[in-house]
Amino acid sequence: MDYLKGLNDRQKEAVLHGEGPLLILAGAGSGKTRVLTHRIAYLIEERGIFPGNILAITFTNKAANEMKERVAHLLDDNVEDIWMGTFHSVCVRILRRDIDKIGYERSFSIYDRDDQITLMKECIKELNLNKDMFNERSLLNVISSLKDKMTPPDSYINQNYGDYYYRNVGELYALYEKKLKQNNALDFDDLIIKTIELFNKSPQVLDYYQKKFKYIFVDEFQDTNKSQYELVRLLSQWYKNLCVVGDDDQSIYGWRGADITNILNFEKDFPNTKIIKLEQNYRSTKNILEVANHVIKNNYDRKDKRLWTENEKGQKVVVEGLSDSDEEAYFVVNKIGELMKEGYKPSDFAVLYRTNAQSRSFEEAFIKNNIPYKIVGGLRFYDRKEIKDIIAYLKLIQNPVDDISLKRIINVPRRGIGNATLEKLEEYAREDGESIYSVLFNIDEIPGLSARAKNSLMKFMNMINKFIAMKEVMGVRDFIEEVIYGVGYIKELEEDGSLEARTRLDNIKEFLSVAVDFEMRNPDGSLEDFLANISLLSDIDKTEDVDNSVTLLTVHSAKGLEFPVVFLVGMEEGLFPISRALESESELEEERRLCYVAITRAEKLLYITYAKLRTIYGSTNYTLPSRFIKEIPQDLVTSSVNRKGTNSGQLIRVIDYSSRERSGLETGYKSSVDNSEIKVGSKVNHKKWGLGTVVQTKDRDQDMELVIAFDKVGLKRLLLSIAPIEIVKGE
DNA sequence: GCCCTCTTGTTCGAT
DNA sequence: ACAAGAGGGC
Repeated sequence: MDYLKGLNDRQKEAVLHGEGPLLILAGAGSGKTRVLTHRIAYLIEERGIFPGNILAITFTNKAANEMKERVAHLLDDNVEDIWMGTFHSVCVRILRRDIDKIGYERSFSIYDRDDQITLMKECIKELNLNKDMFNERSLLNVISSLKDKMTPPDSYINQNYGDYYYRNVGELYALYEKKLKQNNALDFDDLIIKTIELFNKSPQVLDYYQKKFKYIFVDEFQDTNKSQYELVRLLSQWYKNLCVVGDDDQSIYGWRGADITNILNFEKDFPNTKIIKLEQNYRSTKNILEVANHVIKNNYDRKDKRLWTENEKGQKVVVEGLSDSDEEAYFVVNKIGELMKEGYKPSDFAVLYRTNAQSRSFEEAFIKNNIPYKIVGGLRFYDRKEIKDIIAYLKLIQNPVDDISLKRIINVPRRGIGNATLEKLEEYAREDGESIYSVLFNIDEIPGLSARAKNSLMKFMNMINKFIAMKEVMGVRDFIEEVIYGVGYIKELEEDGSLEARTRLDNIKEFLSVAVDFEMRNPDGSLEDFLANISLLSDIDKTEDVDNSVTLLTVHSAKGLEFPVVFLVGMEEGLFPISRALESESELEEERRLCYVAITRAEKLLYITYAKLRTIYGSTNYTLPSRFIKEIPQDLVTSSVNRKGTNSGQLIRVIDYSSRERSGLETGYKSSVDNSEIKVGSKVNHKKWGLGTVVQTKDRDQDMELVIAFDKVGLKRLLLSIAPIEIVKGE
């Protein structure tokens, strides 16, 4: 096996590097994944390293899986023993084994953002603080960064003793931590920090992992925070074979503690670091790369470098000003239509935006024109109420002291345990320092409960007990099914019978198939593993691999990905760069890096668009084109409607992608419904929106405009000729 | 204990 | 624009 075939000299050097710390400064598209996979394969095959002695930390689980596959492909060897995953999943794996050494149960729960908010609300209430003054979200952000810097609550309180607000932030932090512990729960930050704590408190455990991981790799190193850095520093202390890969120009997670000095100071912490720079880009055309270089060079705070490529010059980057977000969406749809005629397929395209809210107009335009698409992030399957409810049941069964989960579902479906009853339980539990579940065992000692409430509580407790016993002997999927039927969730939804209830049932079925999937991949997986697995998925991981569809995603989510054709949309001052960043030079530089990441996702074609009218929060405002557009030299860009030599948004003619042009777009779909068949009252089934009833029709040239009341999404106006609908024959 | 209406914040990005 | 949560009435 030749691991060096097709690699350039720098890449070869990285692959063949022997022992000791290695810092690879890898520009966008410079083939770093290739280097990583080849190096891992080389270590295993040529240097006789056991796969189990390698740890590779990636940014998403998807990246980990892909890397694993690629290594397996190079080796024809079993690579299952390589530890590959995100910081969080690796830490869970370590903690599940030994967290009891720092005073937690191994059945600990992982709290996501929603759980954290619920918990913080309790804290605010318990300290009798004004909830208008103390906002959960911002508190959690402050606390998260304190935890990342490993500042404990008491020292923070001492530092801020004179300040009412910050002292109380410290008190809330202390209480929040206490409650997490009581619930035997860890938040995302804890997964890292508690692993470090475990290593510090138990030298044997640290020693085991230090000697196990002879080679450690960290990808996207520019986006690691302080505690993650500390973690890999500890792990690599023995062998010092730490290889990190990163690019300071692509650091885009400063707001969640990513610390660029981790890269810049790496050499100081690891003496004798070998540094290799990968500056040849294999991804993009010369034009696209030039555009990227011109934008990023406006950043002051960066290591000087300049990516180059041997790729063809390619077409100029198109910059397009549209009148509003709908026109912007239709511009993209039309371009996709044109390019598909030239042979591009839907999966070649990505639409990148700054904020998730921008996805909507694109989604609508894609549906109307029957272009298959998938959205990364946004409306999330796992955020649906019914899914969260079921997960809460499972979390409670796995970890009965998890009060947050218990409170979520103790009365779902309704079983006559209301707030008043719950408060009495909580009160009693708090006095005893016990969990709610555990005080149910002493139900007769709890004051003020009615006989009816007691009865319901007993039933609830017995049910949970039964599940706790069953979980030991059942497979994950069967067990989940048992739970959702057993708790009466399905029954309630079936009796409801509304379309909403049916959708919820569908989602639950979908959840079961997630469990089936999990079981296939992890035949020995426990409920704990399953729950940890789903709570640590990134948006990218959660996005279904729908074949051949356009990808819609934020620039943040697009990190590490590449597409032949990229539409970078919403390039307006105040949106990208986002308004909050305008006042701070460092935040503005992060926005610029984000823009650089966006541009460098493109392989062949790049379209940059902005809308002159933008609606945010329901109010519409005039906008100015993003300063990043102005940083691109004129000779690298073009516009399909722009008159030559204009660079200000004012002079760009607005083209009217009015209904005629929109409906004339050929994307392959022809409505199967005839004019004569459809009338007010007709029941129809829409490809995306499901069942609906026609409530209005209006003739339009040779077409017909329909207003349809959809059961799921409400009123929609669409054109018969292009709407993907079919008539549902009467019952 | 449950349901309805009104208010509020949400959307910068995410494990 | 819209959903979620609070608060009041039954």
